[in-house]
Amino acid sequence: MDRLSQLHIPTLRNDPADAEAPSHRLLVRGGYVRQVGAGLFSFLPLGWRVHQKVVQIIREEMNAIGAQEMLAPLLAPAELWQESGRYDIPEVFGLKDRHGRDFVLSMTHEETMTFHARELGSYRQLPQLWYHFQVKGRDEVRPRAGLLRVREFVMKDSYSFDRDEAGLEASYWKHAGAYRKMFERCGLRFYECEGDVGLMGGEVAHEYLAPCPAGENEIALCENGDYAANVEAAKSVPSAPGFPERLDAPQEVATPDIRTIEEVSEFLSIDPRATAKAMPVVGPDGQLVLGLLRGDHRLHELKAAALLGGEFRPAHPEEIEQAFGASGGSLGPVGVKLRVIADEALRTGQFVSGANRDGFHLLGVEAGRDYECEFADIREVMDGDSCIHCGGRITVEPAIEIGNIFKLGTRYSDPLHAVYLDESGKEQAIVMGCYGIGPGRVVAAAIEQNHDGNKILWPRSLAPYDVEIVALQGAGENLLAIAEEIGAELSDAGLEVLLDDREARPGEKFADADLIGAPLRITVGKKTLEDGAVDLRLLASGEDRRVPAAEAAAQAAELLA
RNA sequence: CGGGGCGUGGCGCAGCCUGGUAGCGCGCCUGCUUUGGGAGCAGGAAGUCCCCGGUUCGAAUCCGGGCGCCCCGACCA
Repeated sequence: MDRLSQLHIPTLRNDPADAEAPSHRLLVRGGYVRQVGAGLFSFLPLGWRVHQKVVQIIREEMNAIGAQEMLAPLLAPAELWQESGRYDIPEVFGLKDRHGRDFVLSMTHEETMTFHARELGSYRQLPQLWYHFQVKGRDEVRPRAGLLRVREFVMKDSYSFDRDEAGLEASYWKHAGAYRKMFERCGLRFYECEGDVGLMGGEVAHEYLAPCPAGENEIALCENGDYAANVEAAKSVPSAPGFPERLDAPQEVATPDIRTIEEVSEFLSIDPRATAKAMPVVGPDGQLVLGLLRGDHRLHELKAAALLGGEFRPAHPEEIEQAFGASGGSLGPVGVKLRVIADEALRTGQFVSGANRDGFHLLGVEAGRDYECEFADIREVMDGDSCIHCGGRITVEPAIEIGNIFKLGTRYSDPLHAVYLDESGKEQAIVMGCYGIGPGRVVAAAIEQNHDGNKILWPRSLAPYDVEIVALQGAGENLLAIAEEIGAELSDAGLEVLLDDREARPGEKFADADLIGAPLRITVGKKTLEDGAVDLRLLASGEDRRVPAAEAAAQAAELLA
């Protein structure tokens, strides 16, 4: 049993000025964390208790799939990262020692773990599954939202070493299973989505996304629960436009001073979904390309970049004028001598597009008949689309990535030469996977998903304490002794108990209890003690149950069971 | 890196435009009263006004430069 009078839990009466996201606000107000610099946080004792609960859940599930816990150093010699080719990633924190030797603060530990995997010489020693909880350093472009995006954080990262793809497949899906269990145990609402391979490099990846308003990813969800994907990779069926009457050939109409899709659709009384917008861009090869999207859709930059073979930029007004003979608001695909990439949504139907003549648009423009193009998926999934599996309605929600799993293949074992000898004595590259989770993000996501403004409604598994006993001092008789007795009983029953034994006013104690968020609160005060009773309250429901003091511990245990 | 905002006791802020005594609320310390949702009275401690330079008799305030932090757009656990 911990006594609040002796702990360092610096709760704040006001919201800190620099915190906006609910998790950030509540973590600072509740005395869980303090910011040291941009993206740099200390976990104070209360916050560390919660963090360690997450860590322990992860540890148990990792051990359950046969993973071995170890610890690799945070610093790594630069050469190792030069060998893997990651040394030049801008997010890598580099530093020198006193002799001028270069090091990096590892942002993940593929290099170091692969270094150790070089000691695996034989197929007899495979597979292996190693993990550690270690600090990662990242020179983030922009830290934000408290714990959601920081420059230094603890990560559980594990690495699998297999002799072939089949082995990797098994290791990979073992992790997927373990991850689902962990996040369920942490009380999170989450989705396993196919993801982008990103910075780590590799083949296949899934990411675990927890919906929350402060999240910085977007997740597309089917209302029937059979589809969830990061918007970066999501596919969907667009909603159907209401087309006007079919025309045998495009028909030019004057649209004076009409430039945007909204203006066009309003001026012509036409469904914006029955319009096409032209987006001239300059690809990595310097060539002008015309991207064509349905009026209500947004260009998906990653998809487009992949198609164009790299970064692209919008064309400048002079380039547009030269190529189209018209300016931005009146462009269309008809008659242009450029590579035209049209989104799949434009494959069938007749659309309104710019006429390549300022102040005019064309009605009834049809792909194939009126212009030539290649079709591709270059649009972003949006609210109101339909699920590709069941046709259900798709919604797009913000979410935070709390974990991911990657099939690395030989991305690291090749350059770092981590090989083994197979049965025939032939040298083979070890096939690897890597798997990460940020406990700090799990903590933040749990709050984002479970709070009511002033209360943190911790899932039982993450709450820093199971029970908080609020002793309302007041008259100062043997009230504290009774509170301690109840606490001792609960402790003996295996519960984690916090006793607020401070000399403070009731309102202050209740407010702090809301922030500390123990699922069960027991109030011991003069008012009820006159009848020999105390109040039990489940924080989430807010209802008090008055019970005789002697039965408090038993009833509490029952309520929490 | 671009755009916007902020920097004054532990926390939240005013003062700055129009230079001259550093202020308010909360918190903290002492005493008395109070005690079921952030109390009352009395007394008290605590601030290089982000930093450097300039203007001035005099700078929190005006000018120049720098730094830090937050928020909005391209990356990730």
